[in-house]
This record gives sequence, C-alpha cells and structure tokens, in this order.
Amino acid sequence: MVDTAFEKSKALFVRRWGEMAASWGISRTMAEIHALMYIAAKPLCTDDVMAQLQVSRGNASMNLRQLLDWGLIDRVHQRGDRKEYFVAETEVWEIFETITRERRRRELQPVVDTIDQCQEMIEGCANGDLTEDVQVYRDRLNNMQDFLGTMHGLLNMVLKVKKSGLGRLAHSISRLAG
Amino acid sequence: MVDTAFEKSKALFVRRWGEMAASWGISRTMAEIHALMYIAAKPLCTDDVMAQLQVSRGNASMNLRQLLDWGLIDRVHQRGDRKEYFVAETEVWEIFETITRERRRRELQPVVDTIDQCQEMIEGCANGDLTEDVQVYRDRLNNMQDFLGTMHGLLNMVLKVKKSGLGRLAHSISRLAG
DNA sequence: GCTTCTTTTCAATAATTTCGGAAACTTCTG
DNA sequence: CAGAAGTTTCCGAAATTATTGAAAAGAAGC
Repeated sequence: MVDTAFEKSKALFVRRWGEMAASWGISRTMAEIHALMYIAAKPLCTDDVMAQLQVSRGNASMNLRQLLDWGLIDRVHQRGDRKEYFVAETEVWEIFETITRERRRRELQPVVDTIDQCQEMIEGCANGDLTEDVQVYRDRLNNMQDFLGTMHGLLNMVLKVKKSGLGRLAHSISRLAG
Repeated sequence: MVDTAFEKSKALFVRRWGEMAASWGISRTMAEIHALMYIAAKPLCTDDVMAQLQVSRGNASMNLRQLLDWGLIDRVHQRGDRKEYFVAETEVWEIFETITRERRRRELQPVVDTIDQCQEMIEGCANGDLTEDVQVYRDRLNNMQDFLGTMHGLLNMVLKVKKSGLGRLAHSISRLAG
C-alpha cells in the first residue's frame, strides 16, 4: 500500500508533537488532536479523532472543547450531516500568536500582578529599615518586571510586524533604539 | 516585627513563581528554589532551602542538582565551611538565555529532527502518488519547519543584541529585510 | 409540538503519572 | 572511625488524565 509511509509519517509527527507539548505543560492528547488537525487536508469529526488516536469519546470531546477555548480550532458544519466537524488554524504565525496570547493571559499576567503586589508590600518597611536584603530584593523584582515588560513589547512587535514584513520591524526597533 | 512584610512578600513571590513554572512543565519545587535564590542577597545552602520551603533533604538535593544541570545556579564554597552553597544567576537576560537554550535543545530540537524525518518518509510516496492529502501534509510540515527556523534565528538575534544595545538589532533586521 | 435518533456534555470512577519523604547509602573531613 | 553533608532508591500520596455510562441538547420527521 502506497499510503503506509504517509500514514506512518503522520503518526510520527502527531506523536512527537504530543510529547513536546507534554513537556510544556499541555496535555498530550490535546496536542495530538491539534497536530492531527493541523496536518489534515479536511475537517475531522469526533469519531475521526477517536479512531486515529484511540481515545474515548469523552476524552476527545473534552479536549476538542479546550482547543476551541484556546481558539486553536473552529467548528465547521457539513451540510447533510448533523455531526460537528473541526478545522485547525493552519497559519503558523496565527497559531503562535494564539498560543502566546493565551499563555500570557493565563500564566504570565498573574506573575506580573504578583510582582506589583510584592513591591507594594515592601514599600512600607523600606522606609524605616532599608536593609541591604530589602534593597537587593527590590532590585531583583524591578529587574524581573522590566524584563517581562520588554518581552511583552517585543513579542507584540514581532507579531504585529509578521503581517507587514520585516522592514517595519527594523523601523520600530530603530525608534526604540534611537 | 519589621521584617514580617518583607518575609511575606518574598514568600508570595516564591509561591507564585512556582505556580507559574508548574504550568510550564517545570517542577514546582525546582522553580521555588530558583525563585528563592534569585531574590536572595547571599548564597544559600541545602538547609536554608529545606527550612524555607519545608522540603526534605533528598528533595532539595535532587532539585538543586537539576538547577545545576540547567545552569541556573552555581555552586559556591564558603571558606571555613564544608557545606555547599549556591547562588542563582541574577541577570534576567542571562536567565532567559539559559532557559531558552536548554528548552530548545531538549524539547524543540527533537521536533525539528522529527519533522525532517517525516519529510523523508513521504518523499518516496510523493513521486508515484502525489495525492492532494500528501501535498497538503508536505506544505504544513514545511511551514512549521520554516517557522521554527525563523523563531530560532529571531531568538538568537534578540539574545545576541541584548548585550550590545538595540541599535544593532535594528541593523540586523534591516539586513534581513533588505 | 412531540417523538425519536444522534451527538455532546457531564459526573463519577479508574488509571496513570508525577512528586515528595524516609531511609539506606556514599563521600568527605578531621 | 565518627560525624556531617550529600546522593540515590523505593514507596506512598497527590495530582493529573482518561474511561465509562447516563443525562442533556439538538436536529429531522411526523
């Protein structure tokens, strides 16, 4: 069968994609479904996912919902079929933007907020008793916060610019640098 | 006690840092130790970690070793004391570089390699039977690979340039864009 | 509008994986 | 050799993830 190599190749990609995601704190199955849809030529339904990944209906359903929440896949309806089908975003930069946006919102923002809070907490005691320890601590918090702010801006810049070519990125940075 | 707010603030930072790391696939304790050392004014020893985070000696030891493997902390010897002490890298850009370097090596590189492998696997069958499915699949793999390559380059650029100011970054990008 | 059939969602249970603690074991120093 | 510090292994606890089965939701036909 000619398709064997094709099928094997796809399975390999899906598996590896899942493994990578797992080490990044994303459920393996969720990532595998995403990979499956990313490389699919046409919409897949829940049964396709169940069959290809050998998972239960509930599991497939839950992970599909999560992918919808993340905005990584969309519902698609096929006429004459009441089943729901799904397609993945296939523009890699869009995928990247979606993932970074969600992770920033869910996981980075709380840290930024917490650092603010930590800084407020030591403002009082910093007056009366500005020991070296407190000063060091305050510097470290500031550095981290600056870094997170810079990364935030840099990421936004990269994402914005990916849609208008590298020329503008250079320009943006020139202004930042000048 | 004047230090109460200070201690509470530090504890809050450590806790939140650990939580964030946990959602990024890094053990909570390992991240907490790292946070503890990042904000510490002087080197800490295993017993400090045990006391402040309420973990066992074995646990502390294992996680300290991992942090050493990652290159996020260094051993420091205090003269007149047999104990080992540790300090964290405190330059945020260095920390960032270390983490991205390690994660790329450990988790991204295998994906890049796998995509290569996947592409080779379908080269044979692509000749005889170039169905649309195969073609779509091949395109998606290529797009992903291009993306990973671009990100790799971009990251290197950002890291290199952080040590020589933003001016050079703009210049680098100008050349890329031109 | 009601029934029936299909699909999705939810909740309880089960399985897997990860993590941490205790203790055995090693190493180093005096 | 004694004592302290560091490491590794094993096992149980906790968290995460998956399965099952039942209920809910939604479309087609009457």
